[in-house]
Amino acid sequence: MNKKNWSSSKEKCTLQEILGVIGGKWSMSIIYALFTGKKRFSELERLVLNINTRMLVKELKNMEANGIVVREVFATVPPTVEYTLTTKGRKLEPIINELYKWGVEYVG
Amino acid sequence: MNKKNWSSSKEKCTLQEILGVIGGKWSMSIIYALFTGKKRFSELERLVLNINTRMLVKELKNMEANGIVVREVFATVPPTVEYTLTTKGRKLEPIINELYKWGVEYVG
DNA sequence: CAGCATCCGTGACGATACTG
DNA sequence: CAGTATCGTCACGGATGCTG
Repeated sequence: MNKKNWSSSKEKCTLQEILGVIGGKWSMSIIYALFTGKKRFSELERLVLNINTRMLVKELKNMEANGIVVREVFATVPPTVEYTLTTKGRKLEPIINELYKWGVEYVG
Repeated sequence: MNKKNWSSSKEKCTLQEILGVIGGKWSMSIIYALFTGKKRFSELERLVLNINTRMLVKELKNMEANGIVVREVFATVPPTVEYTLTTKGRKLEPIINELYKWGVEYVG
């Protein structure tokens, strides 16, 4: 997942490592969309503007592997899959909201 | 500027746009290093682990263009250049600190 | 509906050598 | 010291089409 073998001996968590988890181009947007509750795959695809299927799948897998979202499959026809934030993921809510506010004020 | 007129300045400020400003691989690490005060180019190169000259220059230019850092040149021999956070940049301090705390608790 | 497979271009990134 | 210049690589990301 990561290009470099950072902390084989280090214990400290670097910003680089953190960004490896939520620093992807679409991660925060997906998390942001999930703040309002669980979402189906197609809903996320619609809510996260300009993302495409491949990227959404990729990011969701990455986030699931990192314990930020939970994936629930329902054996319906047609199939239903729902994504929810974990506690770990929900703790990002104030941070992302603050970042967003910063952006609204300073970026435009 | 308040939240009230954030629709008048520009219609949409997306997370994507915000991340275009501070979402670079090294941006946050550089900002983080600048929290403790102004730094010379070589200091940043040393403080931001694993960054190289080209990337540091690139990110600093981007951040300067976005009003996050200020670049000061001193006509000394050898030349001295110092970088400082603007108000806009310093407002990121609590956000990045929170993100860092989140990472320490959840990423490792 | 959900999401995998495939092709493919762009550009991000790194290493290094060089300059005022 | 503080950058430029140059080159090469590869991962990211976009656009499909296909399947259970």
